[in-house]
Amino acid sequence: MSTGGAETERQAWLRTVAADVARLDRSSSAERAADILRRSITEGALPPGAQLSEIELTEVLEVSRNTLREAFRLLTHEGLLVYKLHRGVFVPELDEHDVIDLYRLRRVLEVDVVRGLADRDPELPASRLEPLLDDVEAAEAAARADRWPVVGTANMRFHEHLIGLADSSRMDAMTGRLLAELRLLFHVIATPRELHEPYIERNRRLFELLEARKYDEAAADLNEYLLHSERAILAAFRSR
Amino acid sequence: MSTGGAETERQAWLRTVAADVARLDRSSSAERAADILRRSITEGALPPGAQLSEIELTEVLEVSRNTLREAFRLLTHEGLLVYKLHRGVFVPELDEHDVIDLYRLRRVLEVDVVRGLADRDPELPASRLEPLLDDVEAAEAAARADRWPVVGTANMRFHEHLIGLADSSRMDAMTGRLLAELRLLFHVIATPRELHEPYIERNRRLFELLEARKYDEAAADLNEYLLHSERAILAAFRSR
DNA sequence: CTTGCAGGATTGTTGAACAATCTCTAGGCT
DNA sequence: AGCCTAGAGATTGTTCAACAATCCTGCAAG
Repeated sequence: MSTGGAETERQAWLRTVAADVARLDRSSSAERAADILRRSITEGALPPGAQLSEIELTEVLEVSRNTLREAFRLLTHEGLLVYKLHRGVFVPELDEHDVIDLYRLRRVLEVDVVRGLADRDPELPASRLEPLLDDVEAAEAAARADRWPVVGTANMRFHEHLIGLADSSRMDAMTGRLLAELRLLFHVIATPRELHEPYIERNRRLFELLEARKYDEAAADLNEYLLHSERAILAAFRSR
Repeated sequence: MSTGGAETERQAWLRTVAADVARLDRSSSAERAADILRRSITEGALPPGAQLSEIELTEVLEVSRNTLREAFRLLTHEGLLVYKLHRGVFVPELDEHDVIDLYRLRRVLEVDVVRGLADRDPELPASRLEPLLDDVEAAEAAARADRWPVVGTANMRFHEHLIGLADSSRMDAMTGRLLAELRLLFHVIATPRELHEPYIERNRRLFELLEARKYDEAAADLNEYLLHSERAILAAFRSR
C-alpha cells in the first residue's frame, strides 16, 4: 500500500475518526441522562438548592433508578450536584468562598497556559487560534442580538479553547469542571448583561495579543482580566 | 453550663467529631468497596492494564453488581480506573505523555501555593506546618527501616499537606487525583529506593525554608525539585 | 490472508423488593 | 405555651434476578 508522506495524514485521519467513534458510543442511558441534567443545571432550570427526586426523575428521563443514580454520580464528580446521605441529591449553593476558590484556580491554570505558549511557539500552528476567534465572533453576534446568556456560553467556550492550547487532557478536564461550577454562580446574579458584556471586548483583545505572539503581555492581561471578573461577581454576590 | 473560653474548645471538638461521623457514615458499601480497590491499585496488586471483572469482584467484595459499579465510578473519576464501553473497567496504563502532563500540573499548583503563602503569612499560624514535619520524619524513619514504599507514601502526603496550606478544597481534590495517578506510574519502576530516597532530604529542606518564611526561595526550590523528579521518572520509564 | 458468522461470555439496563434513615406530625409531659 | 418523644410515611441505600446489547473467540469459506 501507499506509505511515506501519506502515512502521517492517514494517522491523523484515523485519530479524528477514533475521536468521533468515542463520542458516539457513550454509555448511553446514564450519560444521556447526565447530559440532560447538566443542561438543566447550567441553564438554570434547576436552581442552586433544588433537590432532585429520584422517582420523579426516573419518570421524566425514562431510565431506571439505578441508571439515574449513575448519572447523579457523574454530575457529583463534576461538582454540579452534591449528595447528602439518606437525604438525596441537591444542586449545590456556592458562596463567596467558592468564588474566591474558583477564581484562584482559574488564574493559576489559565495564566500558566498562556505563559507556557511562549516556549512552544514554533510548533504551534496559527490554525490553533481559530476556535478562539470563532468564540469571540459568536459572542459579538449574540451581543448584537441581545442574547446575553448566549454571550456567556461563548465567553466560557473561549476560555475552554484557551486552555485547550496546552494540549493537556487533565487541564481540560479540570477547566470543564471549574467552568461548570462558575455557571452555577451566575444564576444568583440577576443581570446577565453586566456580567458578560465587558468580556467580549477583553476576549478579543486577548486573542489579538495571542495572534501577535505577545504571550507575556497576554498573560498579564489575562491575570488582570480574571481579577476584574472575580471582583465583579463578588460584588454582585454581596449585593443580592 | 460553662461558657466563655471553654466554648471555642468545645466547638473545635464538635467539629472533629462531626468529621469522624461523616467519615464513618460514608455511603458504606460502595465507598468501602472503592477503598479496598483503591488500595489494591495504589499498592500494585492490580497492575496497570489489568481488567476488573464484575462477577469476580462481587464475590470477593461481597457487594452487588450495582454497588460495585458505583465503586467503579468513584475510582474512575479519581483516574484510577478507566471505562471501556461494553468491555469493562481497566487499570489505566500511563505513558510518557502522562508523566509530562501530570508534572506540569503539579508544578503549576504546588509552586503557586508556596508562592501564595507570602501574601497571607501573618494569618498563618506556625502550627499549620506541623503535618509537614510529621511527614518528613515519617519518611526518614521509614528510610532507616528500609521500607521504601512507606517512604513513598510519606513523601506523597507531604505534598498533599503542602497543597492543604492553601485552604482550597478544589486544589485538594485535584491534588488527590494527581497523586493517585502518580502512584500508578510508580509501579512500572522496579527500584523504589532510587525513586524516593532523594526526596526525603529535599522535603526536609523545603520544610525548613517554609519555616523560615523564605517563600520565594522555597517556590524556586520546589520548582527545581519537581523538574528533577519528572526527569527521574521519565528516565526510569524509558529504560524499562 | 481476509471476511463472515455462530456461540459464549461480559457488560448495560431494568424493575421489584427490602432495609435503613430522614422528616413531619401528633400527642404527652413539665 | 413550649419542649421532648414516638411513630407513620416518604425517601434513599442496597441487593437480586432477569433480559438486552455488545464484544471476543474460534472456525469455516472465499
